Amino acid sequence: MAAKAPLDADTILAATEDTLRRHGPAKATVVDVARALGVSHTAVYKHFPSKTALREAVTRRWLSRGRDTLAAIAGDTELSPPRRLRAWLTAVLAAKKAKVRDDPELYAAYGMLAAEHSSVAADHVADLLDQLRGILADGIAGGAFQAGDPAEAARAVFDATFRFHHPAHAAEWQAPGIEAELDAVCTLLLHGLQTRPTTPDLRHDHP
Amino acid sequence: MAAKAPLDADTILAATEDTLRRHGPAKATVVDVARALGVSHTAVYKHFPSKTALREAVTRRWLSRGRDTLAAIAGDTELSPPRRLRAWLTAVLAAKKAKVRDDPELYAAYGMLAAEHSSVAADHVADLLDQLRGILADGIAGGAFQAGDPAEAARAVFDATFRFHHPAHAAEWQAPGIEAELDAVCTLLLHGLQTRPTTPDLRHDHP
DNA sequence: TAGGTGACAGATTTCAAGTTCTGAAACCTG
DNA sequence: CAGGTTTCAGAACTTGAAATCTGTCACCTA
Repeated sequence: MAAKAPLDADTILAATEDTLRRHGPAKATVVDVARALGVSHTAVYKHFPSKTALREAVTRRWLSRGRDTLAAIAGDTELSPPRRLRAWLTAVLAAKKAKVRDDPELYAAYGMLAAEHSSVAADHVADLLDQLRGILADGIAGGAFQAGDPAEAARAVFDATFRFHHPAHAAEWQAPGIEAELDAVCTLLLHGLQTRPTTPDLRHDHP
Repeated sequence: MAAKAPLDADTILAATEDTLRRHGPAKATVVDVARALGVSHTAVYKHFPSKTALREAVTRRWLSRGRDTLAAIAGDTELSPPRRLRAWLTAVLAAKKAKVRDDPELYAAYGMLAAEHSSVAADHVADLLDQLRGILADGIAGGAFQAGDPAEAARAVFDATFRFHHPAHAAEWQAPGIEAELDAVCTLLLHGLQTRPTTPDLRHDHP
């Protein structure tokens, strides 16, 4: 006969991911997960304190896959910071787009966590902001970008590209013109970050 | 006794707006509206072909109020185009913020129409884009901005400020730091639009 | 004692019924 | 005949009872 299953956290996560994919985040229950594993639902509560914790763990793991691709671009010093910034923003859109297309249920789960201000979303955003900050810091250090605080500039770039990474706009990412629109915004932002003498009219003080 | 009510479209719109405010877009029915007017619900169908048309008309009217304030800023040639652009974007946020705060139910109605791609939302966006295009065209004509097509540039600026005008982000507008964030994005965009010689690294072609 | 069980209380979801709503029709009335 | 009415069919919503789910507890057992 088959050896007894040890039932570790990873096995549970895999089964939960599967269940989530099959039933969607709204209908997937921990009883479903337990059934898939052939155990009673209390068994999974030995490993995860709550259904929410379980969903967060699955989503976190799912988000972390493919993070390397982005981090590689952010850290690729072969590319000049401006090129790197554009490549990174394009890659973020491509990655999100692929996730929505290939895994709509899991993306929906992420969207729900984001909407309810889960730490999963906050951490994911913090991670992205940090990669962005790295690129900008490189550009500032190398003289390509002019900006005071790299973290503040990262925030501004992140804000200006909301349409291309915020889950609320996921449906629009499948539209054909979306890459061109991101490209136009990128160009504008790169011009804005570029080093050059300031002109008085751009300052915020009113006459 | 009171004179008989003529029941024109405007009276119905006012009653609908009231009903919408009282019950919210999800629960307001045309029977409610008719009750408020003291007529049978079929009477309102003499003036509006469907409940959707009624909701759209109310929302359109509600959106049009305060449009003048924005148009005035967009057309204010006293202000240089860069200042005007910042003032306009700030005013859009302020106007939307006020609408959400003072009229959450009507804003929810607008949000629903936007989500289901009603022409009300499309027209509203087109109107804003046109005002934006006007400011940018002025700036390009006057030599302050460098951009090919003003309409394309308007689209890029609109996209880059999604966080500050798209209904999906309405909840975040009440957060305290939001004006500062818009300001940072404005500064970046104004720098990006500003006239200056191009540098090769900003172009899109890959090595 | 780490990892499992079944029984349970209270919250949530489902489902079928009854109700209300939308929109059309045929019909008044000044 | 513009502007109103009642009546009606089918869709959409509400409601309340039954089923299911979450999370706890006391209890096995290797």
